[in-house]
Order: sequence, then C-alpha cells, then structure tokens
Amino acid sequence: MARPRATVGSLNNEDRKRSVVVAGIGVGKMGVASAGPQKRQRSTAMQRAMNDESKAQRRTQLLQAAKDVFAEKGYHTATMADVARSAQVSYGSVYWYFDSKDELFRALMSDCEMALRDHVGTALQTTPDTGDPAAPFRAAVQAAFEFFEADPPLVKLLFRDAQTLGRGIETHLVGIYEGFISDIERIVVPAQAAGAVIDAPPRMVAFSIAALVGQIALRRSITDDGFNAREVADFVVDMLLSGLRPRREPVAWG
Amino acid sequence: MARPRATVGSLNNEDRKRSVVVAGIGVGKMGVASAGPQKRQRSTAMQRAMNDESKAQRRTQLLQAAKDVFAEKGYHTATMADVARSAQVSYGSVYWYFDSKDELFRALMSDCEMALRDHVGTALQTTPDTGDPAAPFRAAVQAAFEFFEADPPLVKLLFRDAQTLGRGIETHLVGIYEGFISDIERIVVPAQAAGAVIDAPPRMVAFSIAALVGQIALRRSITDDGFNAREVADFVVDMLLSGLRPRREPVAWG
DNA sequence: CTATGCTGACTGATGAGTCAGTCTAGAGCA
DNA sequence: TGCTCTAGACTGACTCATCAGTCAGCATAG
Repeated sequence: MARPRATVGSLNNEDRKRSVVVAGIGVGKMGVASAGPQKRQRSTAMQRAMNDESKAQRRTQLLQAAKDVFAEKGYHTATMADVARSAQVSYGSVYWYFDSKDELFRALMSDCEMALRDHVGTALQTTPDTGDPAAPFRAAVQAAFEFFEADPPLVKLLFRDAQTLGRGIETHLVGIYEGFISDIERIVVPAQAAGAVIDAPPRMVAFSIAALVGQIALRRSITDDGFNAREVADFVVDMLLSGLRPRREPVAWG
Repeated sequence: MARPRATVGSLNNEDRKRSVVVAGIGVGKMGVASAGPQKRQRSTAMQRAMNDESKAQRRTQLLQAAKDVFAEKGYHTATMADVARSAQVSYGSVYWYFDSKDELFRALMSDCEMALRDHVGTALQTTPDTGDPAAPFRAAVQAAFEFFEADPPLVKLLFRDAQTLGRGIETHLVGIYEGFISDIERIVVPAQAAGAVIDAPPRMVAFSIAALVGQIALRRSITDDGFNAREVADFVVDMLLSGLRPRREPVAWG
C-alpha cells in the first residue's frame, strides 16, 4: 500500500480544462465565467495514518465499510462514493489504499474467505478426538453457522456476490466456494476411507455440503427462521448424515 | 405489448439540439458545422411483426437473446445494445416490446420460472403412482436436472442472477426460489404425513432441497462433472433421503 | 394511404478513476 | 524545547466513458 499513484494513460496536465465550480449549495455567481480556480476547502481534517499500524487500521476500516456497502447494495449498485461515505473518508482516499473498485472487492472477498476458513479450522483443531468420525464434521458445520450468524454482510458477500464478478468467464468456477470446498473435501475423504461416508465422488459430496450450508446461511442472513446457529447446524448435519428418512431417535423441532 | 410509447418527462421537441453526425467510419467533413440533419439510413429492412402471432414470436426472440446475454454477462454488465445485437434487432425495437431493462429481465425470469415449474409439474403428473412415497420426489428432481441440462443459460439466470435484482431490498426474499420452494413443500408435507420424511419444518426441508438442486445445477452449467442428469439426480435424491451414511445397496459411482 | 412496427442518433445521468493542491506528523536541527 | 521542512496522507472537483432510455423520422403491410 501507500504506493505512488501510477500515472497511467493520463492526459497532459496542460490539456485539462478547468471549469469554475463554486462551493456551497446552489449559491455562487454561476454567470461569472473563467474566474481563477477557487481555494480548495477541506472540510474536516482526517487523522492521518503515518505508521504501518495505523495504515493497516485505515485499510481495515475501508474494508469494513466496503463489506457493509457491498452487502447492502451488491457489487454493481454500490459506488466507491458509498464506500468512502460509509468509511467517513474522502473519495480520493479510497484510491490511496486500493487501486480500483475491482481490487477493493477482491481484497474484501479474500479477507472474508480467510476469516471463515480460519474460524472453521480453529474449531476443527480444538474439537476433542472422540471415536466418532462425524464429530469433526458436526463441529465444522456448527462453527460455520456460528460465524455466519455473527456477520450477515459477510454471508451475502460470500454466497451472493462472489459469483457476480465473473473475471469475464467462469475461470474461478463458482466464485469463492472452491477453497471452502477443498477444506470440506479434506474431511470427507478420510471419512469415506473409514467407511463412515458413502463412496460418492468426494468433491461432489463436499460441494453439496458447501452449497447447502452456504444457501441456508444466505437465507438466514435475510430472513429470521427463529432458530439459532446450533439448531440449524444440527438439522443440516443430521440431514446430510442420515437423510430425510425418519430415524429411531428423532431430532426435536419446534 | 405494442403500446404507444409514453412520453414521460420528455423535453419539448423544439428544445432538442441536433448535432451533425456523418455516417460512415471516420470519414465525413467534420469541419462543416450546422449542416442540415442528414438522411436517416436504414441498414436492412427487418420483417415487421404485424399480427399477434408474429409479435409474440418477436417477443420470444428478444427473450431468448436476453437470456443468452444476461446469462453470459450477468444483469448489470449486459447492455440493452447487447440484447438488441444478439436478437438481430435494432436498439429501439427492444423498447417497443419492453419498457425497460428491468421489465425485460423480470419477464425473462418469470418465463424461465414458469417453464421450469411446468416441466416439473408435468413430470410429476405423468409419474405412475407406485406405493413408494419417494417416487414423486425422485421424478421431480430428475425432471429438474434434465430441464437444467438442456438449458444452461436458464440455470445461470435462475440461480445466479435472480438474487442480484434486489428490488432495492430483499422484499422478494431469495429471488425466484420461493415459488419453486412452495412446489417442493407440497411434496414434502404429505410425505411427512405418511411418515416417510422426518418431522423437520417443511419449508426448511423444501428450501434445502431447492438450494441443493439449484446450486448443483449451477455448478454443472459451468463445469463438466462427467455425469448425466439422471445420475446426478439419483445422487441428490439418495443423499437427501438416506444421507451420506453407507447403506446396504450402495449406489454405483465412477 | 396510413397506422404502426421499426430504426439508430441523441440526451442526460451516473460513476470510476485522476490529479493538482492542501495539510500535517514527525524527522532533523539548533 | 521549539522551529522548520518535507514526504506523503488526504481531499474533492473534474474528466471521460458508458449506457438506459427517447424520439423524430422511415418504411411497409394491409
């Protein structure tokens, strides 16, 4: 960050015509043409990020604002001005930290994805190893739903907007899923080896789980189903493991 | 259709300034200012739709083009000019049949949704009533995947773009899903009553099924998993009914 | 003839990205 | 401690490209 702004494809400064704009709302002698350029008015001086730490902090502040804005409006409808406003930073400042809207969005997605994978990974590692091969699976799904419940904008970004930025074509397949799916696949494969999971193609199984968890989380980020994260996770895990056919010990609902 | 164009908020015709534009690429005496308005040049005369039948046909032609364009580029990136070009129709003609980009998209979504529900509904009705309560379910999922396989752009529209047009906020919840979900719910409820399906909230069960089918179809519309629609449908149905736990009679994979 | 399907150049609005200019944190110095 | 100086963080008015939507005019089926 804090790179010198590249002057790519810019016009000669001499070529730029400067038109007169008078500050203020609806006032000013608009009739007076070609007056000298007016004094710039700075509104409120923003505390400047000078060291690496505060720069990282400002970057985070921008990412947080971007998350809210993108989640609310969607990538295309949200504007950089919205992000700047939400972050309480000037328009130009956003471009000090991110080269483009596209880069900002990618950085945001990347952050969100890492945060999710970190959270689930940690939950997985802190789960005690009972003999049950389903235990890590249940722990992972629970961790995911808890994480999603705490951060609805993140869910919208990850499962609604991820696919909108199609890098032209679907090179990256179905958006940000892939890393997440790979994580799940790493749980599925040993479970299959242990005979605890049917012998279907592991990536298809993993994708199905990711899709189900993602879509349900997305729905929950929009509507209130009246259940908490743990209950939903239990439903999903039970359904995935045992299917919709009735069992001996029914799960309680309602 | 074929409504007289509403003159909403238009300028007085007298007010419009007409600048000189000379047809052709890069030629023309640009120096000659304020020449009279040039003759309009029509490129190729398009067969005109005069009766209701051919008008409906033209409308369908536009919807088909719109489907391809929206599926390829996504709602926001696709332009009305793209649609016109793809339909081999002039820019203005699109607005003869649809009032706005938004209306075009909605009409398209509505068409796609109806087509899907029709297809699945028909499959459901033509399925012989064996005693198996799972049979209609299997038939419906199979029909859906077959339908999706035959029309990848439709899948992208339905499961990728449906959510992007947020009517401002999520009034219509998770896009076009809802009708589809209700159809599924109508299969789930009697199955629950018959004791064939666990006693979870029927809408949550229905949503889970819809999400799974939709997301897998979306993935299949982008990547080739090497399976055909029937195989995928079997996998989904088996997983949904019996879960991922190994069974007596394993399904064949690979 | 003429109603109306059709055409495409034009307009206005919007928004990403630029950049000349402003200002301050903190280094260097006395 | 107080002062100057400057790199570089920050600002927002501006430019330019893009695109949805308009409309005056063209042309043909009936």
